[in-house]
Amino acid sequence: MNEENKIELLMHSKQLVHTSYEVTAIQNRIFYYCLLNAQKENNGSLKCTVKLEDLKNLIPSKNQRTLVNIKKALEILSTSLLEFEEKDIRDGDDVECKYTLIAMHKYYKNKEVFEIVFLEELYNHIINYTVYAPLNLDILSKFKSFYSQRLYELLRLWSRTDIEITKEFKLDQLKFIFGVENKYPNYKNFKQRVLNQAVKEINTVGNMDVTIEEVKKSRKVEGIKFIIMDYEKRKYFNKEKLKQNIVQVDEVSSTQEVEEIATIECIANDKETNQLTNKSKSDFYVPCKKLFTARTLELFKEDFFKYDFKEKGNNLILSQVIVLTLDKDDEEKIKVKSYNYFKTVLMDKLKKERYENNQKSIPQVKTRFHNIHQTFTKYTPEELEKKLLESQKDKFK
DNA sequence: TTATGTAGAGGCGAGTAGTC
DNA sequence: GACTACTCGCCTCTACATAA
Repeated sequence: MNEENKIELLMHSKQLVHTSYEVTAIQNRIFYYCLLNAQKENNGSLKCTVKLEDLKNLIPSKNQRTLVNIKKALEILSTSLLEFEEKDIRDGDDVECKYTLIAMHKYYKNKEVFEIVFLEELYNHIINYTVYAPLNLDILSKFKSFYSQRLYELLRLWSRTDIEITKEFKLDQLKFIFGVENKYPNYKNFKQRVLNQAVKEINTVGNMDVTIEEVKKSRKVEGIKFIIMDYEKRKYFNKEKLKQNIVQVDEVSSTQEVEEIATIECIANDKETNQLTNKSKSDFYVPCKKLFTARTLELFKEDFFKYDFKEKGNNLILSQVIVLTLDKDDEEKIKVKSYNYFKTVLMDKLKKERYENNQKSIPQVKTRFHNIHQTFTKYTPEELEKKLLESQKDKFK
C-alpha cells in the first residue's frame, strides 16, 4: 500500500456540513469515524461496524481509552441532536428538523466491535451526496477543539488546493453551524471563544492558511469573509486509475473527477442524438419544473426539446444534473447565471449515456465507494424526483 | 488514585469609536 | 452627550492531561 491508500478520507456531504450540533471534539472524532465506516461499507442497511480498538485510538489520553468511556461517548451521540433548517418547497414554510447523530449502538463482547445504526435521514446524507467536503481524518483528529473541526469541514467544502479562495458567511449561519446560537449571542464572545480559536488551530495543524475579515454594516459585524489557502489535496487518486475503472479500496472518487473523465471519454454523436426524439416543443415534458425560473424553463425547452425526459435514463440524468447545478451555486432554483453550466453538463451526460448504451458489452468494475452514477441509478425517476425536491429543502434561508 | 499543571470556557468591567 | 457595539484584559471555574 502506498501513502495515498492509507488515507482515511470522509466525504462529508454539504448537507451534513450545514447542520448544527454540539458535542466535544473527541465525541465528534468518533462520530466522523462512524460516518467513514458507514460510507465505506455502503450496504444500504443504515448501519456499520467499528472496532473497539479503532475507537480507542481516537482518544489521545491513554487513561481515557476505556470501553466505559467509549460507551459513554456513543450514548451522548445517541442523544445529541443534529439540526437541519429546511424550507418546505410546497409553501415555503420554515421547517426545523432534529435527528440524533446515531440512532443506536450495540456492543459485541467477544468480537470487541460496535454496531452503529443511523437514522435513515442521516444515512442518506452519508451515502447520497453530490457536493461534499473531502475530510482527511488524520488532520481532523489533530484538532483539540470541536469548533476547529466544524470550521475545517466548512472551509474544505469551498477550498481548492493551492488556490486562494474567498468565501463569505453570514454570522447567523456560522453560529448555527457551530451550534452556538444561544451560547454566544454577542459577537464579542463568539469571536473570542469560537472564531479566533478555530482559525488559530486550523492555521497551526490544518494544512491550511485562513485569514478572516469582518463584513460590517456600519459598526455591526454581519458576516465573516474567509480567505482560504488550502495546501491539502482534494483528490487522492490519479486519472489514469479512473480511466481503467479501477478504484482502490482506500481511495475515493469525486463527482467532479468522474464527470471530467466522462466528458473526456464521451464520444459525441450529434446526428444520433438528434434522432432521439421527434417531440415538438408544445408537448415537451419537463420534470421538476419547480426548480427552474420562468426564463431558464424557456431556455431549457429550446435547448432540449428533442429529448424525451419521460424516458427513464434521460430523466435520471436530468435529475442528477439539476442537483449538481443547484448545489454548485447554492441556489434553490436554476437561474440564468447557472444555466450555461447546467446546459453543458446535461448535454455531455446525455451524449455519454448514448455512448455507454452502445458499450454495454464492456464489463464494469464495481467501485468500493459511492459515486454519482450509483446514486442515480438506484431510484426510479419518480423516487428520484421526490428525493431531488426534498434535497432542495436543505438550503439555507 | 491523587496532585498538579494547563488550556478552554465564561463572566465582568473599563475603555474606545461610531452613530444618532 | 447618550447610546450602541466592539476590544481588551483580568479573573474564576472546570475539564483534561500528565506524573508520581
